[in-house]
Amino acid sequence: MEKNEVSISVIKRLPRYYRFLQSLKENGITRISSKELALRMGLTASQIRHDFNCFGGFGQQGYGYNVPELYKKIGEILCVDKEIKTILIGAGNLGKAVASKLFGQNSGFRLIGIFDKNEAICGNMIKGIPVRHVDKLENFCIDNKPVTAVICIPSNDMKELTDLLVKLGIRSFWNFSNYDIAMAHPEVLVENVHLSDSLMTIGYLTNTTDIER
Amino acid sequence: MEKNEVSISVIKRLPRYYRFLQSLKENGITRISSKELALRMGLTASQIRHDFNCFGGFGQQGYGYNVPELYKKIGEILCVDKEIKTILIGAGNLGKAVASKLFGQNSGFRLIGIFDKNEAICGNMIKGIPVRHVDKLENFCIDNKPVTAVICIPSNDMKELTDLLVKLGIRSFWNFSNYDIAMAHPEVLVENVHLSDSLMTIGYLTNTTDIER
DNA sequence: TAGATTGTTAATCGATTAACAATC
DNA sequence: TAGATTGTTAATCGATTAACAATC
Repeated sequence: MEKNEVSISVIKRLPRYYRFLQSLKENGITRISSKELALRMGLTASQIRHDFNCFGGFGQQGYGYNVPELYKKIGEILCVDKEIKTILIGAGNLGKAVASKLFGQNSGFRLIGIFDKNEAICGNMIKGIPVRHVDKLENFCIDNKPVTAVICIPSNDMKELTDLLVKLGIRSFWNFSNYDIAMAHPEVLVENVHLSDSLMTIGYLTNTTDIER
Repeated sequence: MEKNEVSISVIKRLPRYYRFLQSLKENGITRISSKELALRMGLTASQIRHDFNCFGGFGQQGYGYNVPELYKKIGEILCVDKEIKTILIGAGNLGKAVASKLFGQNSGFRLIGIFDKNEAICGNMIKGIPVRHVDKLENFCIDNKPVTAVICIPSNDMKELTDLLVKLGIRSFWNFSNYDIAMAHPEVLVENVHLSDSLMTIGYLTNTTDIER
């Protein structure tokens, strides 16, 4: 059976489907139609069927979709039960907030090391993991072979750091800095979270949209 | 002169243009062509000209774009010099990290109040602003009339909170929770930052993409 | 002037939506 | 069986890219 190609826009919708199905499941709902799901999620039924169909048919004509089964399947597609070895660079407020996302069941990642250049906080424990000085990064990576790096530091030192991390075998980045890793290293995967861009967007919309108060 | 309509995808690119132009300006570059900018940003020259043209012509045939001027114009479009009165709900690690984004020159916002339900941290100062108990939220809003709320708490209490905030006149949200504010209140503006969705996306890509190590 | 580069329209591409036959 | 709803193809819509006349 020929499937629709999986585009990045479909992939970006999967986590939201996953969250929604989880809450349906928690509420004891065992069955849902694309029409009903569309209504609840603010999408079209057509898009939902189209999206799910990229990965093979999960539904049953005349019935709809089985919620726990669909939830499980999407979890498998997203590889939530994997534990990708991950390091965190930057143990400030943002780093600490982000670290907690890497725990919880089914995050898909396992945090194995935390690094910071601030001597004063080295040795501190975050979620049971000690903050190490960035000087230790190279040997740590050689020994432990992390796959993903989470970047929670300003852009200043990013060039040297990223070059090093890529050389040490890191192949994907969850990047909170404004440094353009993908441009410098097209061979690795990068998911950017540009908080300041997001803030500017809501600023623009707030200023330009007329909403009565 | 008839302009291209300003679509959300164009708006979402503006902050990145702004950042890029800022760094060009800081490096003393006063002039750039769409071709050169495209090369540096990984876009097409055509798209850049098309984007800028939505807001009127900023360039000059045969010359290109004046960097400081273009930077200034985009800043104006993004209203970075406005100071939208803003409150922050949730003073944990994420709240503290996000609060710092609201400062710095040209964020477009002015943080006027911070709220948390944890009594233990009420009274603490963050960037010179005291953390207040959420019980004080209603009176504070009546007195100070904030326009935007930044949401850095889990989704549990979000329904009551959002209903209250909308009732109190908040008309835009920078939302870090998974609660779907836009679905509950279609009349307000919402910019979502779904960190767990972003993490799942990079997880999926890392697991499914073959990159040699 | 000649060369360069924009502004702008037309063509292409891809994503979303509509439609409906298949089938539970 | 009849009704419901999927899977899947075709139509539509919108965004990106290409092309080129305008003009600095």
